[in-house]
Amino acid sequence: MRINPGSPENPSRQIAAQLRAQILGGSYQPGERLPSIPALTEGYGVAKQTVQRAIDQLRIEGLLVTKPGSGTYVRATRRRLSRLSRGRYGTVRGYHAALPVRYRRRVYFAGIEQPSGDVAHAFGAASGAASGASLLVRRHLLVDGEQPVEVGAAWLSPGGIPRDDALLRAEALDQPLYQAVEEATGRRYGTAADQITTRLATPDEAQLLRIRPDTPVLALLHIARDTHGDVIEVSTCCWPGPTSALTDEYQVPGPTPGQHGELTPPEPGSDLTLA
Amino acid sequence: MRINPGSPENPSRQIAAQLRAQILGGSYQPGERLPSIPALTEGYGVAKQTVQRAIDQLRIEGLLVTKPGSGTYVRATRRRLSRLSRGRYGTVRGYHAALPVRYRRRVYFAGIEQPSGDVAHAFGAASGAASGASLLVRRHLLVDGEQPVEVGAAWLSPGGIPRDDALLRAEALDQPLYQAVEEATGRRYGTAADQITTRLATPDEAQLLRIRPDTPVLALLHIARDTHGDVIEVSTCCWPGPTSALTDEYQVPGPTPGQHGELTPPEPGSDLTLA
DNA sequence: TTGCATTTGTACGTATGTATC
DNA sequence: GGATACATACGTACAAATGCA
Repeated sequence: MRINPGSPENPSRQIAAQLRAQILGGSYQPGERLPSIPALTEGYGVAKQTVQRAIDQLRIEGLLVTKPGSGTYVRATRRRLSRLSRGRYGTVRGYHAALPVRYRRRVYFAGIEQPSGDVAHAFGAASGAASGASLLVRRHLLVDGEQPVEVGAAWLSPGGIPRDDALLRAEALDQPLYQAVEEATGRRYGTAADQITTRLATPDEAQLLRIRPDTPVLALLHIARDTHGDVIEVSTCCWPGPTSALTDEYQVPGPTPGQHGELTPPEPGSDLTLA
Repeated sequence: MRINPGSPENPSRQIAAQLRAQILGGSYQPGERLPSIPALTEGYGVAKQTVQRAIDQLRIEGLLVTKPGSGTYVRATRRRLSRLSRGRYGTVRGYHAALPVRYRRRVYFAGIEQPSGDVAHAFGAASGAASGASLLVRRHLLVDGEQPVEVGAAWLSPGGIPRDDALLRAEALDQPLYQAVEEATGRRYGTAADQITTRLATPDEAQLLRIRPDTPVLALLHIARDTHGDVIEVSTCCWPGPTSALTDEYQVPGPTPGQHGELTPPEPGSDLTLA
């Protein structure tokens, strides 16, 4: 509980490092309350804002949860695993893994909207159509008990979908989305591409996920094309960054060349060749 | 260039939002210099630290680069795309996409080290061996011109690797890593699993990638097992978060069941079913 | 219910250090 | 060396949320 003024590290970083080590080392158990910021301030002999800065860092890292008026608490550090989009199509067509029962999926909106930014670009880039087109969007939330853990939206071209179709109702489907889309439109899914990145949560996402608006999220952009190469669906999905991880499991191709589902390389960029 | 004191948003967030909109809207071009912080401070009529807070936010988001003594500059917003691990094994065994010429891969270390945390757990969890075992590690850096864009490490069990093998030299291999490992050990790669998350850069990573230590990175943990199910390689890789994205492209399984490389579901967690 | 003390969150003004030009 | 610009810290002040008497 002491900072070293001669160190090249800032006092706030030194304090953050010490608290981090104590949390990860088990000195503070998950759910336990840390000393208050004024108490830490006195303990380290620094200004209050210096401690506050360290706390801010650890909160962004996901180690701490701060409750104004109450205190600063250690968060449960276990990471929540989600499967990559590839998994949603299953091993063979039609198979689809069931969710554990404690998860509830809520489709809280279904209707026509103007897509923004990435989604419009994903639709417009391939189809060449007017980028201002309105699309059918289905917004969903995945809840674990009380805690929202995933928020997403699926964007579809409304053309060819019957007016009374289940896709237009704000209810969970009784089958995977892509099967419902295939049934409604008669088009077939052919290929898909995922793009994963990290960014800060938008105000909407922060509110839905009940996280602070300046915390990072893992964001996925999923683009599915039909057998003619036309975009049939664009989906976005995001998770609280520091407490989530995406997983992908697969077989390494055998010596005999076989269909393995790889397509042409993406944009100019680096390859992941861990040599 | 005005803040609204009656708004529920903080002044610093209001300023960040305005600057963000101006940058994304094109009012400030990439590479262009923003007004200095004292100038913005006077323009908004707030304290200097309030503007500094907004600048900090935008820097973490990757929109700005700040150079002490020089100024605040708009960063090129284009995202760099990297392929997921799946791509490294190619469509069929032996095929491997070449890197664009402007990328240089530097293997800056190869030797025996004690793995830490995630890596040891990945090795130990499956093999059940002592978690304190030393491993062969190959550390690499991918450089685009002057800018490092990827830093990673491959961890291998040193047993069964000849003393004069290329894997022990700190040089880039002339073939994909997994092929070299198979040749050196006689073991065959069977399955692999990736895990993607976001976290803050470690001091080492920040220095290698030339980013600030408090910026988020995309981190990948790659676990490869041989045909007997034993862990044969664990690799880590990380990219500057806000300026990178990972891509994965694949075919949706056809109606006839065929080998597609999916394995059993991972841990308890949510499925990515964008219904 | 009311009132008060505690705690977090943010801002202000000032000061100092360091890097760049 | 001097001016400029970013980075951090200090001390103070106030608002909002919480919890308790």
